[in-house]
Amino acid sequence: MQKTSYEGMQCPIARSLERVGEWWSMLILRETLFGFTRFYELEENLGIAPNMLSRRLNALVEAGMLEKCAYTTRPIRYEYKPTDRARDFADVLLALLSFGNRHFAPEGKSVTVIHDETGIEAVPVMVDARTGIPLASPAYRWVAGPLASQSTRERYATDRRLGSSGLA
Amino acid sequence: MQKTSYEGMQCPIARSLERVGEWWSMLILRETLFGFTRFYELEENLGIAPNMLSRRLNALVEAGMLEKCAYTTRPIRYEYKPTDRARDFADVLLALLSFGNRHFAPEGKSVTVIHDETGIEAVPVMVDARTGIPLASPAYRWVAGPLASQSTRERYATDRRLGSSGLA
DNA sequence: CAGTATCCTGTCCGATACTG
DNA sequence: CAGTATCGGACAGGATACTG
Repeated sequence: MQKTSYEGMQCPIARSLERVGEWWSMLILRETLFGFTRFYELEENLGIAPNMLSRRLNALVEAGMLEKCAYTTRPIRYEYKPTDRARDFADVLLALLSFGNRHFAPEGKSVTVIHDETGIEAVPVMVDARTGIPLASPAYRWVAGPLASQSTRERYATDRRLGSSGLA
Repeated sequence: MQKTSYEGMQCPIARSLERVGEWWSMLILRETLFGFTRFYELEENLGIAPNMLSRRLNALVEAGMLEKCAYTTRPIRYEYKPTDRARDFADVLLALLSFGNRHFAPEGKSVTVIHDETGIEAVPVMVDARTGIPLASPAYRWVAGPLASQSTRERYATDRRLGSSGLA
């Protein structure tokens, strides 16, 4: 996760990773989204060293993912509230959760998402909100816009789809 | 991304990151899903050093994300085909792409996903395939299963939902 | 072309000690 | 409690040279 490796990258995936790609950042974001916003809560829940926590929190504030708010004065104490941008990151966490449950949970799932009313476990999938169709299907194509680099545009000149098994 | 930090972690998100959390791994997976499966293609497309590429490829094979297949003999040459597990990872990449486009694309989006028939840009969202309802909504709850650790179960004893703004 | 071998640097991360 | 300061280790990642 070196600065040099992604500096100037135009790929949106790389850009996302640039801001929140560190290992702890994702887990910190998850905790804050669940309402654990104080230093000691994060420290306890995650078992993270205080210096690392401090560093990551500052980076996340810098990236516009967390907002540093005083929740008490004398002494001054801050909590780290997720911004809209962080809330927007929830889908990434859900995707990772789902993937982990499906593939790296040999002894069973430890955490799942359920429909509150029915209690039935959700089947997470990325879809187009406009059509309801899964994005990882041949009905969807990745395209490079005019702002993409020349090389990127070349690579996306041919059809680039997920979900089509005979792609290669 | 040290081994020590996530060894023995039971959180599915941490588990996912454990296998594919490295910066390059995600981008390599994206390329292979688009059909770029040869060493030189990946080297060119990503601008990655050959030793790093070799290291990451072996790790991804080890993690069951890529399959090493000879595509020619004399001399023996291998390509790295994405497994079903890797295809299952597409949603994570889509989530990262979407997030990056929405929040870290100041000069505009470089790569987007479009509906092939209509050419209309997709609006990616994680939903429950069973109901079509977005998972980052109050209708869904995160719960700890019996296999979660004691501390995890305690943390999820109270309602843990995304999407409810007044959570904290 | 498809890698491997070596060396180097940055930095993530952990452990610990310290301060208001 | 909420951090900061400092130290050290492990490793991702880069650069380069080399082999079949």
